[in-house]
Amino acid sequence: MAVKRDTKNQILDIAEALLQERGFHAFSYQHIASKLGVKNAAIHYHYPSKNDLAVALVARYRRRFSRWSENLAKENAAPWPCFESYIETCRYLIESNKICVLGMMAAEFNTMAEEVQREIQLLQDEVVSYFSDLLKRGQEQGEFSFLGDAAHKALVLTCQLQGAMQFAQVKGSGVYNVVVDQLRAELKPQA
Amino acid sequence: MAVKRDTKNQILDIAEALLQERGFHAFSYQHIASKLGVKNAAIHYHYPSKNDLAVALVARYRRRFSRWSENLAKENAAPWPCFESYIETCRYLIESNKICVLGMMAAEFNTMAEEVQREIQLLQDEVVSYFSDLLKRGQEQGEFSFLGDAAHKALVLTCQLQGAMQFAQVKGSGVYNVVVDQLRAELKPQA
DNA sequence: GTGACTTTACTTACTAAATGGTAAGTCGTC
DNA sequence: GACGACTTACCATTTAGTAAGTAAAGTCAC
Repeated sequence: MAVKRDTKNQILDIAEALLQERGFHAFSYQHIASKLGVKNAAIHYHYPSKNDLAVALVARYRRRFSRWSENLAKENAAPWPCFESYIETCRYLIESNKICVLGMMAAEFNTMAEEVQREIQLLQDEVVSYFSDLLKRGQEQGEFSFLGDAAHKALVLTCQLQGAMQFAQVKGSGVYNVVVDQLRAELKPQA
Repeated sequence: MAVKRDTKNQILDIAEALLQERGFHAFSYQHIASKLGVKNAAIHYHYPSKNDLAVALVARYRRRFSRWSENLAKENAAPWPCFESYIETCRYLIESNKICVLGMMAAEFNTMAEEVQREIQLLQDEVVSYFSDLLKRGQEQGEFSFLGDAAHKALVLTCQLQGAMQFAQVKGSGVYNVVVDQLRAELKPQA
């Protein structure tokens, strides 16, 4: 029974990995099909056009991020562990030669259909507002210290991490460690 | 006489614009050819393979950045104007629906040939070390204030700006203004 | 300077492979 | 026997890339 609906998700798994490693225009239905051990047309059966694939991919990524951040909220996790949790998730991506879906889609934004663009915008909003909430909470609890508005700082933070993941592809994961160390130092109170 | 050697450069101009707007795998020789009003094979005459094009493109971009930063150094420009000059250059890119060559190539890094990857690495080194020098100089003159090593802060700054350009594509140039304002505030002494 | 050549900057006319996509058929399960 | 999940067998288009030809400009012996 798990085998049935799974193909549709497995396609997204493979497509997501390919997107994060290579970018949307650098993989094809053939790549997915051969990795899944299935024929080209099977992919089209589940996602008629590559556009449909893109929409589903970003939408699922967005839902996953939603659930992830909601779980952290329910656990009432402290600000620093929340921060470190995100950092670790990104580190895992880097070590698999991947970057964030958001970062890749932002770079390729102009080439995506409107429907996909809207999904990307929603994803960006969610990631930034996750950090916005986290920063606000951390500031109130005296755990974080930063200049200006939490929403603005959240945007900067998101840009920074996206950039760090991309630069880590270019020069290795050491880049990521440097950036994250600097981030931590700057967020710590009494600096 | 300017017409002669110019085609080779015009190809790079068009390819660079397409790269910055769409990414390396989302434009073809046909796109360049039709924009230049020339046939497909003419592009192959100057750049036999797309790989050659990529190498030449990044190398030229790198040379241009070198000259740009050397000129600023010769003028002995003050730290803040140097900083603002870079900010303005990026703003111009955003307004033409483009992102930095470095940011795009970083996102697509895994799909590029080794030769191109080396050029991208060199470009990244140059950009980061430009900021590293600038930050150091600014700090010594009491114009900038930041935590930790200038080289580390430079890396962070570069990530931030690359990310900001990409996010500006997604949600408009307002994003860029917010990020840049925050960056300015954080760099100002006596915060 | 003229004729003979080479070189440069292309065009025309291809090719093989890959791309996204479709229509019709198969096959096991409810 | 209807439906879901495919496969087989296509298709038009686009892709990077090549080979051969051409027109104009440059080079150079004489």
